[in-house]
Amino acid sequence: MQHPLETISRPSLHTELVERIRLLIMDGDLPSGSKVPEKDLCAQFGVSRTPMREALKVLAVEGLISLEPNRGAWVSKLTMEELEQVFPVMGALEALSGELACEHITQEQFEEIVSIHKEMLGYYKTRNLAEYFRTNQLIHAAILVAACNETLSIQYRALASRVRRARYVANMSEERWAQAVSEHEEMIEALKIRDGKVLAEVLKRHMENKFETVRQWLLAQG
Amino acid sequence: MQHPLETISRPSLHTELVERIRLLIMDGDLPSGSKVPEKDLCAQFGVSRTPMREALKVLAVEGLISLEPNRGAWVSKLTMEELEQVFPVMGALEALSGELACEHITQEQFEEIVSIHKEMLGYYKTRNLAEYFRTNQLIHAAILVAACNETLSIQYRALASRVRRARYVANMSEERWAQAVSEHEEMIEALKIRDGKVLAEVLKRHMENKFETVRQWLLAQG
DNA sequence: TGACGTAATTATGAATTCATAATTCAATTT
DNA sequence: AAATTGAATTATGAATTCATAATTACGTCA
Repeated sequence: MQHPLETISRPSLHTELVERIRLLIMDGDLPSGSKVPEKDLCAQFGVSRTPMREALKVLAVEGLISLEPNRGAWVSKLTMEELEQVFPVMGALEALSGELACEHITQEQFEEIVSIHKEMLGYYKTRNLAEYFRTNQLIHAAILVAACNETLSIQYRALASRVRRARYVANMSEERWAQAVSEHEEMIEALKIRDGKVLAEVLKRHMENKFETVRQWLLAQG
Repeated sequence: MQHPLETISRPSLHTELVERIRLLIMDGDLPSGSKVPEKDLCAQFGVSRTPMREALKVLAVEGLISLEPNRGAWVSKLTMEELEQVFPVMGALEALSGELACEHITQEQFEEIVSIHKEMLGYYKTRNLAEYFRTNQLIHAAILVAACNETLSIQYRALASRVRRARYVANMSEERWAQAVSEHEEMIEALKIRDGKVLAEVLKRHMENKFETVRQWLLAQG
């Protein structure tokens, strides 16, 4: 056999649908609080109602939508109460990811994170918010990978998808941005000496500050 | 209207099925690692495959079963790796529940917990393991309720259901049992003075010790 | 004009049907 | 006797169908 074996991936329809609908919600194409137009989505994706409804059930478990018996599916609202519930849990999970990462991270993984960190600093200097956000996400994702805990990753991602939209739209003040960058410096320092306690504390604080930013934004909205 | 308003609960079939199958798995009627007999379950519960498959999708998101495309559903195995992944996450969530509980708990809730705690001590004295476990669970559940965070509750329960079986079957040594009771005393003390940091620390340690018990049991199994 | 009640329409929950993939098992070959 | 092939069986994924619940539209009456 010439080519290396690739695992044949043939995901079922509903798996694909979960991904696609998640994106629709995160991108705001399905606004929070709106009804999920089951029939339209079926037509749009060219599938029948069976896999669509399976996908909606999955998204409901993740909390991205809520199902009302006999009344259909609704995109979960990003309310203040929602954020106040989700952020502390994300903070706890992120703190744990820091602890575990310090235990399990390899030197290559560390250097990769440092590299992304430096790239991110560049985007901060040029005030390139989009690229800053992207690299920022990459760092947190890399820490999660280094933590080496699939259960943690799954739980975290499910929560993150619920608030990602808010995290992006909420513009940071100049001070807040400087603070966030400074917190990232602290992370790298803690990670360098594999100090799990400190990294956990920084990540938790980082999340709390992010929450405060989003909170202010949400207050300004409604 | 004479009677107080009760929310009319008419859960859909798949919701009911999720509960029932969860119990089957937790009670060991569906052993870990075994195939989930979709057809038999349909016959047993008198439903068609549609709601059954929806229920299986939900359970897969929770991690209680895993779905292999075109090959059906399997009860997730309780391996050492699995436990090593789940327990730290549960520990982090339980710690958070302690912190939040200290912020939000009412005096009535606190007194209720103290009352269950005293009942549990009685079962410890008479070495009534079953009732000890039951009241123990009640205390942790009460703390979770006092934490006042639905997201946290949902996440915690999903994980707890995955390891509950192991937690029950793993018999505690006499020393371990004494230690667990002592940790519970610490919890009450911390809760009394609403010291979130301490309660979080105790709960995390409590979980780590529980993990060690289960770990020893699993090693002894083979 | 507005509130109420009824009919028509639409959407949802669940069963059934159908196509296809996976597994089993017997027959054949080495 | 073991391994391999291929047909038969079984299970799964998805579409369709059907019954019922919810919503909307309409007409009636105050």
